[in-house]
Amino acid sequence: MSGSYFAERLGDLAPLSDAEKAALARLEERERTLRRGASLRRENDRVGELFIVRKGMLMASMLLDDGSRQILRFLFPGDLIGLSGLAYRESPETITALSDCTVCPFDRAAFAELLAAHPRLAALVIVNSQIERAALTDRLAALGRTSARARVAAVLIEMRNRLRMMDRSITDAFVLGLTQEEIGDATGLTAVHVNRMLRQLEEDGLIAREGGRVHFRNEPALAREANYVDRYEKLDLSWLPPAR
Amino acid sequence: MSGSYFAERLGDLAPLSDAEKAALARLEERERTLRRGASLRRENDRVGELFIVRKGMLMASMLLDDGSRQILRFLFPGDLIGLSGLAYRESPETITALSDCTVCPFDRAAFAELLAAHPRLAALVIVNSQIERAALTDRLAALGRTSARARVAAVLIEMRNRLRMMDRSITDAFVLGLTQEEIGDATGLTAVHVNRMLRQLEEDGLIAREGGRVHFRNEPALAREANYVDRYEKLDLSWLPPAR
DNA sequence: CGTCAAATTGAAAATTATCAACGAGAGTGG
DNA sequence: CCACTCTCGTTGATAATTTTCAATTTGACG
Repeated sequence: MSGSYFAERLGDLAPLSDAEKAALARLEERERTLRRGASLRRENDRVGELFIVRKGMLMASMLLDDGSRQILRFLFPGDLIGLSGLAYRESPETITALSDCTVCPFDRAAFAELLAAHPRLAALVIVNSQIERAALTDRLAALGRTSARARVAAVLIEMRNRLRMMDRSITDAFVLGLTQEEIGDATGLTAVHVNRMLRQLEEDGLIAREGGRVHFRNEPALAREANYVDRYEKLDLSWLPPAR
Repeated sequence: MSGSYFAERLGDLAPLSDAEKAALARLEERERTLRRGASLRRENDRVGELFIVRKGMLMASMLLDDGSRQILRFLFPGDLIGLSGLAYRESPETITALSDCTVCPFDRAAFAELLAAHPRLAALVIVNSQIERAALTDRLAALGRTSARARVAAVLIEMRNRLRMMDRSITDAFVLGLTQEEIGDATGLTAVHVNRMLRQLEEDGLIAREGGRVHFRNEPALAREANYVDRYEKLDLSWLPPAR
């Protein structure tokens, strides 16, 4: 019972030593709560802290000159926020709570020390960031080369899978927790068009909706349309030395 | 005269010790040449090696089910290829030479050893991958939320800046080295529409073209339209311990 | 000279955005 | 409990952007 969500995430990649678990646990000693809609960090804010998500859902987004918004990524418990703070003085993205949230803030310097003291954890942090990178490139390809309908389907599947990682009881029905405007900001569409695409998916028998709940009625077809690839699978960490 | 391009890249971020330089140089002991159009690696290929670009230009792309292609990133000398190979058994992306190229292959295990032996280099690798990540999110926002014209302008500026990193004599005129189809695959547009956008930029006096050469005639306006942010600037590595 | 990839152009079609309006439901203050 | 306001979802009509299709044209090169 380390209580460390980040250790759990990295531990899914490779077994951790007690010393490593203890080091990770120190990152989550403090807590901070956020209400839905609150911003943890705004674009161009000075960065000094990183965070690990403990509870709830957040998003990373960028604001464009014309006022439109692009959601880059959804953040769930165990996710690391602000790794870009290791490189930049100012945050390249805005982090906003999509539900009431708890996050664990820790200092950039503390994280740097941890990386230096535990090279194997540094390697796992690199691996973890590569998984995120793969998810980012999938989204990129979706925005560039797939239809509105496919992009909306992809968001539905992605959200279900991420929610399922925390709660295995979720199978084909779940509470989405996003407004249609937010889906639009993630997929590069207008809220109006997202609405039409959801309706279309429903009329075609791929999903059902009631309130905020989504029900997958034909998941294989949905996954096919969405070009979906699970980036938390097919990992290969055989090169990693065993924990000491 | 380390001759190591990757050491030069990381050395731009922070001064390196001789031991660190020597370790990085060992990654570039072998060489491999590629002709334009050749694939260094295909999607779903088994990965075992990583590469550092020494000469020429390559691209990372994904192929979608319908046969369309999305270019994720352009690769220039000093760039590290295949960091995702640390996480995955199979490559999530295809790497193709856009010009005749030289790359330096090295084994995943050798890289893992280097990270373990030089924690400070591991930190710099993380920083370097965060810079790439920021560039990726910029492209994502561009695809999701900007016009075709803005996306084409962004590719022009990005290419000029990357070329300029290698050759400071390049200012406002350069050989693009991409077909209009390739620009389309990077921007999520058809070659036909890329052509129209280039023409429009030319007619509006923002650029001039002759053969494969592009000339910026109004760079501020071009940068404004493209929403351009230089992700190799505004870095802050003050948390990094000094080289030993 | 012939060939082939790449660039160019016009016309029509498809996709997606914009604008405008309305309805349902959740809070809120009186 | 009742208006009132707000956000969110829904729908229709119209406009803008981008794609598709179909020719040409151009330039490099064997």
